[in-house]
Amino acid sequence: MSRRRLPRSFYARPTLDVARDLVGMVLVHRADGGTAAGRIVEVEAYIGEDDPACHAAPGLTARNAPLYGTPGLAYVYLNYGLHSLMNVVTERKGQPAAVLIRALEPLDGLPIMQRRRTAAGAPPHRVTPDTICQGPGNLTVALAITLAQNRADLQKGTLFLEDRGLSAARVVWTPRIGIRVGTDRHWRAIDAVSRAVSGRARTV
DNA sequence: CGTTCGATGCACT
DNA sequence: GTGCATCGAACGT
Repeated sequence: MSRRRLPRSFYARPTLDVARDLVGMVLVHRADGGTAAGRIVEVEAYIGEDDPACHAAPGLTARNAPLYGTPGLAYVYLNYGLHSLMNVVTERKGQPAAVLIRALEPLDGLPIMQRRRTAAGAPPHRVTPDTICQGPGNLTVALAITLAQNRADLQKGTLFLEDRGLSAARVVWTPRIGIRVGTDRHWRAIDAVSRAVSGRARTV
C-alpha cells in the first residue's frame, strides 16, 4: 500500500476542502513508547476572525499566532486546563484558519494507545477500537500529542498526516459540537459509517 | 436513556 | 477574575 505524506499544498487550500479531504487520511505520531496512527473520521473547520468560535476571533494574540502562519503546521492548545487539542493550519499566511481533529479509528499501535489512555485514567470501556481515539482530547492522549507539538511542521518531523488510500465513501456535514457560539455553521465533517465518531449526531 | 457537574491551566479582559 | 473547540462520573427518569 502506498503511503504518501500529505504535501503542504494539501493544507494551503480553502479550509472546508481540506476538512472534507482530511476524513479518511491517517494521522501518525512516532513518539517515545512507540508509533501510533489512526484514520481520521471526524474533523471541524474554524475559519477566520469572523467565525466567533475560531480562536482568531479576537484578532492576533500570542496563543493563536500559529493560525496566522504557515499552512501544514500543527496548532495544539490546552483546553479546560486538561486537554491538548490538535488542529492543522490551513489556507495561507495571514488568513487564520485550521481544522480540528476530533476522532480516529486506530490503525497502528493499539497496545501503546491503550497503555497511554489507561495511564491517563480511562476505564476499560473507553479503550476499545471505537473509543480509544474518540474525541479530540482522547486522541491526543492515545497518540502522545501535547503542547510540545504546537507549531510542529507536519512535513518534517515525527508528527504528520499521510494518505493510505482509505478515503471515506461518504462524508457528512453537521453543525460543530462542543462550542457555545457559531453552532450555525455546519463545518463538522464525519465519516458517515464510522462508529468511532464522537458526540450524539453520528448519522445525518 | 437523559442531564448536571467537578477537575484543571492558562490566555485574555 | 472569567471562560473555555472536554471528559467521565454521578445522578435522575
